[in-house]
Amino acid sequence: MSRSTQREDHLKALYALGGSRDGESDWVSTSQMAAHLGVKPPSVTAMVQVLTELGWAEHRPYHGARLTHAGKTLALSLVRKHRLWETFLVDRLGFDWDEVHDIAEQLEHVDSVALVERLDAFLGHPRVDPHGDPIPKHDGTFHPQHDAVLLAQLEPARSCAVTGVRGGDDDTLLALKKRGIGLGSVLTGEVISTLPAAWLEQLWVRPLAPTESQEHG
Amino acid sequence: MSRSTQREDHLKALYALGGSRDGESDWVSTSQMAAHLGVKPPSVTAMVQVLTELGWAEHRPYHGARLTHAGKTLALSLVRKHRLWETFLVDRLGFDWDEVHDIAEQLEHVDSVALVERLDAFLGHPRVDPHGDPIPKHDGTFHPQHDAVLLAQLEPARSCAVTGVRGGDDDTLLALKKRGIGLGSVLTGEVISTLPAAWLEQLWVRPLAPTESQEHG
DNA sequence: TGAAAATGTTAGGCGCGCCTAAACATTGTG
DNA sequence: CACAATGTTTAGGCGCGCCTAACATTTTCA
Repeated sequence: MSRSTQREDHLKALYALGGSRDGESDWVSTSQMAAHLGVKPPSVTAMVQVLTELGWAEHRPYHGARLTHAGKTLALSLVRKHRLWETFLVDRLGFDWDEVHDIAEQLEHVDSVALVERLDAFLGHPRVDPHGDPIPKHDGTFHPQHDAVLLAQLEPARSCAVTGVRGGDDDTLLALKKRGIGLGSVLTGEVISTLPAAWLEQLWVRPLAPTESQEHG
Repeated sequence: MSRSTQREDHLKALYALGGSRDGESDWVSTSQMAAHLGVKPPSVTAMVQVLTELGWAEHRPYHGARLTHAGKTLALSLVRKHRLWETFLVDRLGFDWDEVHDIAEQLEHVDSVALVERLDAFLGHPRVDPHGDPIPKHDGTFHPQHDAVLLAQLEPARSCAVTGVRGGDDDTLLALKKRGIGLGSVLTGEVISTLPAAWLEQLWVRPLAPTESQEHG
């Protein structure tokens, strides 16, 4: 990996764990980051100090770290790359959506602005990746999201179409695939009641009008 | 960079500098490799010893290193990846042929067999990359070359790239090497007129379009 | 042929990212 | 308010790939 791959991974962890909302990022503990990245806390502390010196994060010892504005911008550009590559892998190369994360993880560290922009154009400027997660625009903003809600928030017995998977680790994705559930899959009230409860907080869905019954998988 | 990127780069250097012909690879000095890779000779010595332990190269101290059969197979898989990515960048993303080398250099280290094979299929199993260099097949062999001609059959003053040596006895190969001529070397009309006449019937070359001037990867 | 020049390897050190162990701060409880 | 439980940082060390400097071998040519 290029010397800065680790920095990028820590930046992404900081974003993933605390930087989602519109305003400021949340403080994230080094332990959380360590668990997320598969390293030990002291390693994170050291790296967070590097990020701080670069102006990408701030660190309150014993309390946590969070992204600066500059750091968030960088993190978003990484998310953008990751999701564009995932889109390429699924839409163009025909991978299943549970196979692409590790590959995209590697591809996202390729350093070339021109490459990202050309890839984006080649894919037709997609707004969401194959998991339904929104793809940040070049300027770090998102396209407005429509009417998706978490499955848990759906009114009982209402049918819906799957629009995304929050978190989306490969195990969950594989389990979904085994049930025949993918982007656009229609879930009826009956089907929903048979799903693992954990999924209620993970699946983004779009409520369907009663007439919109037949769709694809 | 992933822990093995450096190994791969040294392997590629070994292939690029000495491993071109069908039979055995040539011995390559550590200084040559160092210059090629932009590092100092002692670093190459150390890495060559690692490659030797892995069974990918053999090292005769003070004389040089060369690829084993296994090492050559690996090197060819790297060349394959590199050229497939270059093809993608030029044919699908619309890059110019001189912009893609550095990007492909990064992409080729992405580790996924499935990715390479799907990319190959997506591109329609191309036989040559945008520079006209042949793309090794999955098994490490090349498609038979079509447009190669003997140097003697080349139209006067036309530039060409060397694609092979007929006969290829050691004396001739050594003489070629001393002139800096190897597989892929570009010969201009001027240079050709200085070569021994005997070589005109020995060198297989691929005519180049007038714009193709520089060496490539 | 044999000394000087050129080339290659070994020795020792450095930065980076990671680790474990130990010291330290913060939080919650008696 | 002291102290235990928990979580975080500092200290010190390791492997890897790179460097420079010193040493060894090969090549050149007087």
